[in-house]
Amino acid sequence: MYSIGQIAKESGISVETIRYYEKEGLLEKPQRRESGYRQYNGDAIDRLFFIQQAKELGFSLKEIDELLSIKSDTNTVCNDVKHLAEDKLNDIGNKIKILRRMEKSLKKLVDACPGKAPISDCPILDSLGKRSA
Amino acid sequence: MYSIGQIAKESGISVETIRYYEKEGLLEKPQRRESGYRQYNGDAIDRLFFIQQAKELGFSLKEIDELLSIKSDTNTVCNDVKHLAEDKLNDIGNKIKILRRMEKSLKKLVDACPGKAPISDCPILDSLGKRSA
DNA sequence: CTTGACTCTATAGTGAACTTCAGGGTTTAT
DNA sequence: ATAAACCCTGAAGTTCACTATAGAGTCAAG
Repeated sequence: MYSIGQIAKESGISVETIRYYEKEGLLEKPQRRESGYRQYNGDAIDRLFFIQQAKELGFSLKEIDELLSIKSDTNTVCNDVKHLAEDKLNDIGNKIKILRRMEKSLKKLVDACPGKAPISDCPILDSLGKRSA
Repeated sequence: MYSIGQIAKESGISVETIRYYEKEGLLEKPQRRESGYRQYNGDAIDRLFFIQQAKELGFSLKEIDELLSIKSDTNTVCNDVKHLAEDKLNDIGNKIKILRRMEKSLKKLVDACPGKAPISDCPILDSLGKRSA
């Protein structure tokens, strides 16, 4: 069992933010001691890591909540979950596609760069932001 | 040549947001007519598309500015640009990795789901948010 | 030549996601 | 048993990225 300070340290997310996530429903309400202190198990840390990563990928807290609820909602019928999961899978597939294009352009750029001389046109936009892409 | 309203329509980004991006330095200041009206060429639209996509991937406007400046900063020595690009390449690689793991978990879930019965444990967190992952 | 759509600047307001603060109780090490 | 470190709630404040508003000038069609 961990205190809020301990999972904060483990996960790299501040105590205040953890309480905020709880208030927003992303983290389920933990057990309390008689003193009122929160008590967590290891799952909370996993969840915090997940939230952190998903945020970095541009998911909003609301979307992350949806992603997480795919796991934990026992009352949902499988079909609903399946649709939701398929939607999210779509989102994710899109993000990967865009990142791949970015990666490709950047790689081309890095490879082409001699590394010493000044350059005037490192075309990261090429084959990337264009409407055709 | 396009008016601000036209590139707004083309790109799907509002006129106000475009002016905001200009103020923040993400979009270079366009030419003006005698009237003071902004005038853009097609490049601005590409840039707006790029910004839009990068935002969806969780890059902040500041990071997007850095990404874009990889192209357009003529005063930077190639080596600097190369390092910056390599850093960003790293970021992008990481994002792709995480998304792949998410995708895998979700796919497993969708495939396993019969589609009719209630389920109690759709483990999106598995092989994903765990510290081990 | 006027009316409606468009544009300008400057400033204020909004929502999401925190962060800080005030004022107080709890744990733990000495 | 007392100080340092930790935790509590509730509310206010901050930052980022817009979005809306006010008041005024410009352009295009009929």
